[in-house]
Amino acid sequence: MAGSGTRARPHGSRPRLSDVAEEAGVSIATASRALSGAAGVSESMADRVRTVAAELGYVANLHARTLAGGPTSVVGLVVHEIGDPYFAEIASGVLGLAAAEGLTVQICHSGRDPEAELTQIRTLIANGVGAVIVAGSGFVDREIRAKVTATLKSYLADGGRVAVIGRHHLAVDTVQPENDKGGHAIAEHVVSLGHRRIGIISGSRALTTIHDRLGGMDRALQAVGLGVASTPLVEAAFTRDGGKEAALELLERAPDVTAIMALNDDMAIGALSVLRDRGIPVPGQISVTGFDDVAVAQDLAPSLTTVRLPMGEMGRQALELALSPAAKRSRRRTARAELIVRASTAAPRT
Amino acid sequence: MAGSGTRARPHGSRPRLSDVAEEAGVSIATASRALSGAAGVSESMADRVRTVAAELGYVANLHARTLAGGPTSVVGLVVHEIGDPYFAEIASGVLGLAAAEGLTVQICHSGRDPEAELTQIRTLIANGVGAVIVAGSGFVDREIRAKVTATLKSYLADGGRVAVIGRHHLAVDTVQPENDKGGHAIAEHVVSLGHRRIGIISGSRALTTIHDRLGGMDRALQAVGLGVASTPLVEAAFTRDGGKEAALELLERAPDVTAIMALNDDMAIGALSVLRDRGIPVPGQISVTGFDDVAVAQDLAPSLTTVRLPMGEMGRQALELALSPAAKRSRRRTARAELIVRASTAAPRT
DNA sequence: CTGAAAGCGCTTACAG
DNA sequence: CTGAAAGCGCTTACAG
Repeated sequence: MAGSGTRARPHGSRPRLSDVAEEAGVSIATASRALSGAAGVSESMADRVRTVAAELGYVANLHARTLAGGPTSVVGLVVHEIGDPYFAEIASGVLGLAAAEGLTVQICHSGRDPEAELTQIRTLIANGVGAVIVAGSGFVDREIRAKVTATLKSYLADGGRVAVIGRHHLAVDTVQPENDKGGHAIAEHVVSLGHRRIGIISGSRALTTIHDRLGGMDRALQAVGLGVASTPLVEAAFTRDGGKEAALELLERAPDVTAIMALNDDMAIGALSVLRDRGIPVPGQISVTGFDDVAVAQDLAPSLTTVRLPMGEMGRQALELALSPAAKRSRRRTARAELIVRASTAAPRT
Repeated sequence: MAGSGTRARPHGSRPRLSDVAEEAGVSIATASRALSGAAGVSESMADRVRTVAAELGYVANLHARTLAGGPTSVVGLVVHEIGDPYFAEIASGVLGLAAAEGLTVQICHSGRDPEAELTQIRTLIANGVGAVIVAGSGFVDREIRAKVTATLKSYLADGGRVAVIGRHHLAVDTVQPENDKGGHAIAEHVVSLGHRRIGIISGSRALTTIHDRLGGMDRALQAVGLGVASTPLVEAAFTRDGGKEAALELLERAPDVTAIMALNDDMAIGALSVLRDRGIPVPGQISVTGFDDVAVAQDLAPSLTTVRLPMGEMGRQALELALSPAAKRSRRRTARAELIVRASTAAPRT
C-alpha cells in the first residue's frame, strides 16, 4: 500500500492466463479470445478453455488487462460525504446497478471541500476508471470549477465517460433533480398555509443545489409579496449540526417566525432538535420543512414535511448514463421532486 | 466498461513516465526512482524530475505501476448495504483515513446475500486491491464461510491484507464491537426498569452479530429468571421494514409485552412507526430499545434508548489494521459498546 | 548515482 | 480458426 509503505503482494498461487492456455493446450491468444468472448474462436476450443479456466478458478488480472487495452470494469464515484444519508442512498443505487453489470465502484468523498473534490477526481482518473460519476452539488467557485472542467474535459477526450448528479456547469451527461421546482413546491405549501413570517436555514450558497432550491422558494415567496432577499436566512453547514446552529441564530434574529424552511432534511432535523429543547411546539408554534426525504424523515416526531428526491434512482441513472456510449450532445435526465406533506407543518396560529 | 461493452480509453494526452524522463533528460529508471522517493538518486536529479513531473501534471498509471510490482494504493471494502446508516458511517471512517493516506477505496455491497459477498470479495481480489476490509456480520452458514475463508487465506498467502469488522470465524485482524456486552447492557436496563413481559425483534440469526447480541441479552434475562428461549422473538429482515413486520407479528403473538428490544436501530425505528400507527404510547405502554446508535436515534420521537457503537471509528481502525504489516498472530481491537438511555424506555405501568 | 533491459499479465494487430 | 510477437507503462534487479 502506498500509504503504509507495504508492498504489493507477489504473484503467488493465482493462476494466470498462461496457466489456463497451457492446461487447455492452446496459445494465450486463443485463451484470451475464448475468455473474452471475442469472435474467431471455434466453439469447441472456446468451451474447452472456459472449462479449464473455471476449474483453475482463473480470474483475469485487472491491471494487466486494462494496461493491455482491454475493457475497464471500474467506475469512480465522488460524493461529498458518504456518511450522509443523501449520498449513501445515491451510492446504494450506483452500487446496485454496478454489481448487476459486473462492475466495481471506487468511492471518494470530498468532505464538501472543492479542492479535495478536484484531487479525488484526478485520483480516480489516474486509477484508470472507465467512468466517473460526480454526485452532489457543483461549487459556484469559478476557479475550482475551471479546473474541474479542464480535468474532466481531458478525461473525456481520452475516452473516459462522465456523468454528474446536480448542476455542474459542465457539458456532460447529467441527472438533474428538480431543485428549483421542489423549492417552489415546499415554499408554496408553507405560504398557502398562511405563513408570512418565514425563516430559512441554508447550507453554503456556493453550492448550486442550494442556489436552485432558494430560487424556487423565492418565486413562491414573491407570489405573496415576499422574497428570499427579505426573508431572514441563516447560512451554516449543510448538516444536522449546521441546522442546529442556524436554527439557534435564526430564533435570535427573528424570534417571531412561524415557519422555518431548511434547505435539506439534515438541517431540518437539527432545527427540530433545537425547537424540542426549547419546548417550542412543532407545528403548533413553528412549522418546519426539509428537503430530500431521507429515509428517517417519516420517523421523526413530528414526521417531516419535505420534498422527495429519488436518490437511489438518481445514482442508478447516473451510472446508466456513464455506461452508455458517449453521445454528441450531453444528455440530461430529470429526477422528479415531489412534495411530501407530513406532520411538521400546519397553519400558523392566529 | 466490461458491463457495457465500451472500450478503455486510448492513451491520449496523459503524460507517461517516459515523457517526464525525456523532458528531464534522464532515463525512465531514474525518473521512476526519483518519483517514488527510492534511495540512490542524487537530490538535484530527483528535484529536477519532480519539478518536471509537476509541470507536466504527471500521475503514474496505476495499472502499469501495480503490474510492475509497485505499491498498491487501492483497498477494498465490503459492506452489506451502503444505504444503511450503520455501514455508511463505517464507510465514512474508512474513506476519511484512506483519503489522508492517499489511498482509494473500492466498495461493494452484498445486499446481505452470503453468495454475493463471496463474489464481491473475489472481485476485489481480482482487481488487485492491496487490502480488503469486510464490514458487517459474518454469516453462520458453514459452506459459505468455508469458501470465504479459503478465498481470504489464499489472498493472505499472496501477501494481501485483510481486516474484518465483527466476528467472522477467521483468523484475521479484527475490529470487534462489543455486541455481547451491549446486548447485556440494554437487556439489563430493560429488566432493571421492571419489565418482565419482553419481546424481541431480530434479524437473521445466521448473522454472528445477532447471535452475539442475543447472547448478551440472554444473560441479562437469565439473571431475572427469564431467557431468550422463553421470550417471544420474531425474526425478519434487519431493516426498518423488517422491524415493522416483526413488530406487527410480535403484537399479534404477545400483545401484552411491555417492552420490545430490537436488535438494531433500524428495526427499532420500524417498531416505533408501527406503535405510533396503532396509537400505542411509547414508553407509556411499551418501551422500545435499539442497537447501534445511528445518527438519527437521538432525533426520533421518542428519542431512542440504544447501545452506541462507534461506527466511523470502527471503519477507521479496520483500515489501520489492514495498512499495518501483517503480524504473526492476528490482532483484535475492541470497539466499546455504550448504553445510551433516552426517552423510549421507562418502567412498565403497573 | 545512473542506465539498459527484463518482466509484470494481459490484448490485439499481424501473419499464417 | 490459431499462434508468435509486439506493446500497454511501469519497477527493479543487474551492470557499470
